[in-house]
Amino acid sequence: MNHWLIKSEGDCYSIDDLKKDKKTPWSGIRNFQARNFMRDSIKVGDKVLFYHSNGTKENPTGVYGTAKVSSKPHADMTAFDKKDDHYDAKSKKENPTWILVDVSFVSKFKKPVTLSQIKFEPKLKGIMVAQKGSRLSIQPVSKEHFEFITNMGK
DNA sequence: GCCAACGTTGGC
DNA sequence: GCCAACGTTGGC
Repeated sequence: MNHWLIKSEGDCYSIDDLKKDKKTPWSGIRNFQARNFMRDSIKVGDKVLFYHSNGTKENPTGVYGTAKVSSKPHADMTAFDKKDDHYDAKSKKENPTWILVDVSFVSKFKKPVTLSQIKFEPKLKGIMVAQKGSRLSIQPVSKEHFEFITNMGK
């Protein structure tokens, strides 16, 4: 069992959207490192922190809830759709470039655990998301960090 | 809106 | 295979 942090722009696809949908394919990832995590490392049942990037004063950047992985890797269909923002002519249906997993809603935090809290907390020292220039949209998180953040959000 | 950090592309 | 140019991410 592994733990992960996945980023979404809060005004693009939020934890509330996931709560409403219950389950969603984590589409639109166009970064090879993140793709490789979904293809090779992420397993059904893995736990995920749901992070909102590009926050505002009202909805600050941070972790807003948790989710779990609910499918094996499969093709990202948005790459085949010419009208989609994430269309990629190089990705073929018989050999898709872009692979994703489905994630299911688990919980929404009472209060978000903001990035500034995460940076301030000594127990979370070294967590990838708090490091400068950490743009990776899917990141591994240690079990300890996952549980600590989950407890902060209760 | 700015800008630093990073990933990708393409010329050589 | 190097590296400059460009595009994107994301915190502030």
